[in-house]
Amino acid sequence: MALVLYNTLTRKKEPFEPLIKGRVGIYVCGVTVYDESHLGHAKSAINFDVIVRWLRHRGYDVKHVTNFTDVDDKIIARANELGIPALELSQKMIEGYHRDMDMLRIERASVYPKASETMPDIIAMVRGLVEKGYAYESNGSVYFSVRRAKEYGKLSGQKLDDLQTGARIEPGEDKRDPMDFALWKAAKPGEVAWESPWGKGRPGWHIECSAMCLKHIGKTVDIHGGGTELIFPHHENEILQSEAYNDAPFVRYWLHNGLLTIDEEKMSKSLKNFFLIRDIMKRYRPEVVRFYLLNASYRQPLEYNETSLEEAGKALDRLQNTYDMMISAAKNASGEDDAVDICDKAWKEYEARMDDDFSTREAIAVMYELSHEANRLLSEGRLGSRGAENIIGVFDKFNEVFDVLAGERLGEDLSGKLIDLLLLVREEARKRKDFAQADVIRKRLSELGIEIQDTQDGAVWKRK
RNA sequence: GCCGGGGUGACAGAGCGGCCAUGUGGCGGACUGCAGAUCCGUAAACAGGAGUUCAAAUCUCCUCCCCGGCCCCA
Repeated sequence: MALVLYNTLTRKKEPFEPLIKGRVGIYVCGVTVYDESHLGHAKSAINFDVIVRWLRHRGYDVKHVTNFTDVDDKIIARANELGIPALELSQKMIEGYHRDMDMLRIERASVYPKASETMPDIIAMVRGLVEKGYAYESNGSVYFSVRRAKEYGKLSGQKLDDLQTGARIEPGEDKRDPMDFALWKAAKPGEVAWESPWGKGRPGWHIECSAMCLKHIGKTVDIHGGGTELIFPHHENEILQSEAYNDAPFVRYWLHNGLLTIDEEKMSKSLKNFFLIRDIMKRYRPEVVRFYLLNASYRQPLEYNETSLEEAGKALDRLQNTYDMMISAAKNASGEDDAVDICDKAWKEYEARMDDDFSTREAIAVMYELSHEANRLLSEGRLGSRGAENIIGVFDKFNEVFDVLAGERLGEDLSGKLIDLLLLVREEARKRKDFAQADVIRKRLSELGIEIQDTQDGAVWKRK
């Protein structure tokens, strides 16, 4: 079964074939680092984290590039408020971003280019576009001439003439067409700026991504990702620049993640309806946050409300509980069933769901089913230790991509053996109906972070 | 207005032509010294209207409603 993914460019699912067999170059639009990251940023990062992990699972050699926009109006404005240099602010925010995303177990990208460190490439591209006649200089700024582009709107479906009504030219700008956009912006006094053939200035919004794609991946990238709000105009304009400059198709597959919403409105700074990752993490484990954000199609908006994280936590506990039970059962289960059939079925189904445009929600549903069947085998006393091992194997493979289960094998060291011994003592107490003794052992272990559960096959324990 | 994406049970969310989604919650059982977990069973939905079809949440058309984008900026 081949990997199929939904391409925003064609508005349909297509079999995935990278430009070079076995290798994938993926570029995901990152954040503008003027403030701390909120849960909406986490959704995007986790969606693409799982996509990259799945591509690797499928055997691809993946180069993942995510940028930091560390120079822009908002950063400059915020830095001025705080009275610090713009690049100092953005560097601080980048550190915060990594701190948040590391906590969420998001694998680091292969490279995190910054706009401020990509200047030679950006300037070269702008100059090239001017030389080829796609762009023009005006009062120290450089604009891309949309009327010169071969095709306009192939990603977003927008027609240039329909857009004319809204656009206008700001005083001081010198665009030839209202829809033209800045490749290079002349510096205003006091702003952070770089030398260029057009005088001091800084890059326009869209150009850094085009330059970074070329520098770190090549003329054509296999996958370009970002939030749906970036489709227009940002990604549209990237296409214009890159294809004009490179004379090559820019992107093979465009992937866009749906936004996180609250009361059906997107989570954003400007609406003040956001939750910082840092604050969420004070109340919920990172695994729960990951699990919650993967409980939907990456492409659709996801509605956040007060109870959704609670529910995700309970649902995840269900899988975790089965996993813990299986680890225990692998040591002492006494049945015959090796569970090979249900494991094979589950894993095949799981892979098929993931291959179908990374349907994480359905893949999770497969895991619930496996969990269900495993629990039944166990409760009916039919599961063998071999079977428990097989089920653990599927959970482990699942977890390599989702990374939501606490996976450490417990009980192999001395403290684990001592706990087993205490359970034995407790079991003796229970047999002679000394429940006070039994409950004390359970309570004291609980205080030490060890949770006991009595089952048909005896007690099992796990770290809380 | 234009370009996209949507409207599914109490909530969150799959499915996109015929079969149980799933999870949380509800209800009824089982197990149990108590906890917890688990198991068995059960109720509950496809915005509205027309059409296509033997058969439609699923396809077509119309209506209503919601979200994202359409100056700058992510």
